[in-house]
Amino acid sequence: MAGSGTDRLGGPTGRATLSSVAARAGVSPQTVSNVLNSPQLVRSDTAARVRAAVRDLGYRPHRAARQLRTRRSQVLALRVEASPGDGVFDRFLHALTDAATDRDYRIMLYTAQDDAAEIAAYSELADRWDVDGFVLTSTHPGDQRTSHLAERGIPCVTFGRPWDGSGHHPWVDVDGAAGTRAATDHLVAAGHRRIGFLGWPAGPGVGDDRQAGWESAMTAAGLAPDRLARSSNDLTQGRAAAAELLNDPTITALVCVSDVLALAAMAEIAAHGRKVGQDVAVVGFDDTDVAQVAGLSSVNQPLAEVASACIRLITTILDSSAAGRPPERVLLTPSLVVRASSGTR
Amino acid sequence: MAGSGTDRLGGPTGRATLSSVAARAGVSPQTVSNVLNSPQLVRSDTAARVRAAVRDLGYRPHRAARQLRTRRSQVLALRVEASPGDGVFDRFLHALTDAATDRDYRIMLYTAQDDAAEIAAYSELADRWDVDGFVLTSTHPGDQRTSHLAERGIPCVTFGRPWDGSGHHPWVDVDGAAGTRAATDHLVAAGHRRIGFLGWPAGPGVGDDRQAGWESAMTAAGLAPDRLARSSNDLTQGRAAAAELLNDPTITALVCVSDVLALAAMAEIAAHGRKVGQDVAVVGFDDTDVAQVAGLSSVNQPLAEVASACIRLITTILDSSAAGRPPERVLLTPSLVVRASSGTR
DNA sequence: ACCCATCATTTGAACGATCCAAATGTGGTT
DNA sequence: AACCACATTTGGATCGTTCAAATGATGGGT
Repeated sequence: MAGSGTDRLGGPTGRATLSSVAARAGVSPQTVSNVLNSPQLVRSDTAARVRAAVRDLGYRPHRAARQLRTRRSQVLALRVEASPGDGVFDRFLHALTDAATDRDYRIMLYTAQDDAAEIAAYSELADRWDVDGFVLTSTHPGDQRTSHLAERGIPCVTFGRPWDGSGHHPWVDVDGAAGTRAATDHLVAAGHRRIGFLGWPAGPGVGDDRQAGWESAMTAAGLAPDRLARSSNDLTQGRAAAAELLNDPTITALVCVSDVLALAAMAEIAAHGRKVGQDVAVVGFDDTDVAQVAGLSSVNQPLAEVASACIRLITTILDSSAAGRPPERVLLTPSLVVRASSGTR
Repeated sequence: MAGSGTDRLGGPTGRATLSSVAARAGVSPQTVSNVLNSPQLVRSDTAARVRAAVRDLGYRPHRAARQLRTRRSQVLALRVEASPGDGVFDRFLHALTDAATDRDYRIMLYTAQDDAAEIAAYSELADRWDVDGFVLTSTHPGDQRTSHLAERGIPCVTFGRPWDGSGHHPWVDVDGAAGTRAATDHLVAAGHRRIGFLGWPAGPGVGDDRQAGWESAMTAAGLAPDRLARSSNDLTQGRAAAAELLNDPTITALVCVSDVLALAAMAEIAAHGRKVGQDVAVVGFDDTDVAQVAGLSSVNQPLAEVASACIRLITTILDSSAAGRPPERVLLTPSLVVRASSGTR
């Protein structure tokens, strides 16, 4: 309909500006700006005329110019880690980019060797690149990153709770305990009574949280949460820890703190000449690609919801200057995906 | 030494600017700019004085202001895909961000449902966000994205060859044929004679390329590349295809086009009551986390080199206005990582 | 002493948008 | 008719940087 035919996107001088739109609509540049940013100030017929000109010329505000004046870049920074991670970063990244785009923000990436290097990078990113805020992942006990950002007055959200309770920033997290509780309940419902837990080394954080879910579900079912082994998150150690548990032949099911350890358990079960899913049920955590490929039941984190909550929280801080209110917190519940490794057949 | 004590990073008015540095050094703002951008124009003692002022004040150029003037953002855009992908995107992303940072560029993300949506997003990204260039991944036959970018005069590099030969843009790719050739050679050296190939549906692109490597290595070893099955990249279909090959009991080794299909093969081998690595050797492709966890030999892509080559190629185009020369092409050789699935024991 | 060439440095004007304050138009009230 | 309140519109000034052209300093050569 409108503007059929030639596309004036790239006029003689290049692209449309506020002034060129103003000239075409017969108003001042400021009025055009008002139409776009403060429509309530402009009479509706003028606004309509201006909007028509905007459409005709294919005008898009030039972000660098706006940024120079307003000191807002509409850019959020996110660190990409080198370590293998838990295998869900891809999905989180996609969801985060989508959610940011919905609110007219973009995600910009940076890397850092460790927390110290990351903290050192903050002022560079904020000063030079005018990053408006940070989305931090992988929070851990003793995490100093948020306090450094707070000192500099740079807003942030974390995906992950502040595990030492000190945090005074908005965060979004997934209730790991609820996830392992669901996994345990599922196994109990399937008739299992001796259910072991394959966890990470003890310490406050994600690992303990997930273990607590297993414990509470066992206790609630009148069972003793006493079969427990720990391992770092790799296959070799994981198999050794799983072997420990499997030495007890009465154990018929394992709840694992991660998919990697669940796979270790599956391998060890097979090595013991028993069948995964039939003789011993296994449930993992994170629902990674690996789990899908291996037919492993696993606890799935609602990453799209996490991402959109992260964006909602930080853009709320950025867009309204609502500095007074206490930081918002969001705790989401994961869901169990049942596959062959814990199939009832 | 220099600037010990108080850090003037955040002076009374905020941050240091070109003018504040100039005032401190007793020169004009333009001279400061020249010291930083065209040092040969400035007498060395003046330059030294200016550089000292820069250090003292902790001056960092304001990117938005520079961008407004130069029409350069120092930002490259990269699409994050929704689909599960091949499991190497994380690593590529990290390497790409690192490589970009080395040359003072940053990576900004966007998403798109499909190629058409991606093409539609280009002008928005280039106009509004002033993206300097694009890094495209997942090239495929009939890919129209590069030609659309070329029409708009936006530079790009692709990770992946133009599979229909039409491409007239710089690209970086990994020699898939060389990878499967290495895998096949390794199996031949281990004494295998009947080596099957588990591939993707036929068609120009990555799949055919990897298949060609197996064929050429077999032929070179005087063996017939005649045991071949195809499947889409998922576990269920993959197991069926693997079963086809395993019906021939003389086959003792499988080269697979991807880690997912290799895992399918491993599962099927186990289901046939045979032992992976002992009775039947398996090699995958991409060396994903899955492969590491499963003890699967796999072909590893040199993603750090790919990433830095991508950045080198596109920054060369952007920084020098060397538009005349033909687009550069880089083909890198992957390396085989041997694990238990093809162990000689 | 003069003039010109050469280099180093400074000045003035953009880039495109938004902020602030001031100027215009509109209507109602006295 | 003069006035005021209010809605709408406009004119600089400004953000920090770079580009183009103008100025100042220096040093021969004649």
